[in-house]
Amino acid sequence: MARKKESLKYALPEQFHVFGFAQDLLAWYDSQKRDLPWRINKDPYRIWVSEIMLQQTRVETVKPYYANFMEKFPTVSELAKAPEEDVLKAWEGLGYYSRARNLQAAAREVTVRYGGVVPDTPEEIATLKGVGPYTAGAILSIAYEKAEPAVDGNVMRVFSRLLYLTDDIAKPATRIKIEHLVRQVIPEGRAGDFNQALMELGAMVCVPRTPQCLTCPVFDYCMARQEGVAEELPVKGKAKPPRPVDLQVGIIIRDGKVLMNKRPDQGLLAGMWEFPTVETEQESDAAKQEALAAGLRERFGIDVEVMQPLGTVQHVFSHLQWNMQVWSCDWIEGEELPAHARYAAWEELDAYTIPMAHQKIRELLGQK
DNA sequence: CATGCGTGGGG
DNA sequence: TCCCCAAGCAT
Repeated sequence: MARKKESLKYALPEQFHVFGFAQDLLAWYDSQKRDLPWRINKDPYRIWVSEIMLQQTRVETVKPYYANFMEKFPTVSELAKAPEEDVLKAWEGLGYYSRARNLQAAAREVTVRYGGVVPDTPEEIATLKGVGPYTAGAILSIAYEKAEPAVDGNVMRVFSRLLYLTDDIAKPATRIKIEHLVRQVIPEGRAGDFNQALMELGAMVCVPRTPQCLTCPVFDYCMARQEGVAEELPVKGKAKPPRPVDLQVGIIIRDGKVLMNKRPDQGLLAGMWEFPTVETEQESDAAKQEALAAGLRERFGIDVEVMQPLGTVQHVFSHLQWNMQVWSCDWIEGEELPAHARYAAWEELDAYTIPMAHQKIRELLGQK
């Protein structure tokens, strides 16, 4: 295979044996690949949904969600015409909920603009919401056999070790560089399997902590292994610790129903239902109670008396640490609720899309 | 380019 | 327990 010309900045090492590497990796993949539900065929929609779900999410976590999602929304058309809340409900517990909204928005776009057919060019597919460089390359290569790189965290780790790259993989520029390198190695006619083989290797052999170099199918090509530094790679900058936030949560029962609030459709946990919550800065319990009552009055137009504490719940996001204190509140007055709030029966709560932070509150209340 | 955006599993 | 991590994207 003729090695494509790339700028010097992205050149492969002279001694790197491109053809042998691809051949050995593919042979291993052909015999060792896992049977995964999104590998049963090359339906672009099936591939697409799987790639969105797999963003920052483990295979074992995705499996049950994928089965349920494909049953409920088996085609682009079915997804496009579904109520958004049904899609969000199917995503409940998976995290990164903008993925679900973007996926449906993109399905509607595919329906109206592309006649229901997932586009097969880099330019077109990149315009779809939620489809970035990785996902575009994954769909184009796996579903359409286009020779595009699909560089995720696995591939960055594998290439960092393979070529002894010390670039920080947390930086966007590193992904660009590795895309250029991968592009020079994709074999003719097997782009999809090759990209998946790189990821499979990263998931099964070239794992983060303790790479299994002794059983690696491309042991002979790996520069980090030759230098004995596989475990030191890749280089990755540390993330900032989550910022602590104090929240007061009000449990307000009226006529046997509990007050629930729908979060704004942008930002954290967009569009999801929660128990009414007020962020506080105060130190004392008395001040927190007062702040909760004031917040409920302002945001829901109700007056309550904050009664006793029911317990505390902590939930940690990638960037936030929620420290929630839960209070039972007695309704006093206030009839008209804003559009984003309503009273719901306990038995109805399963029909609402509720994030894990507030599912933990349900558990706390259930114990009482 | 840095930050916001979830959740659960494993060493 | 703690910390890292997992088939990233939007802004």
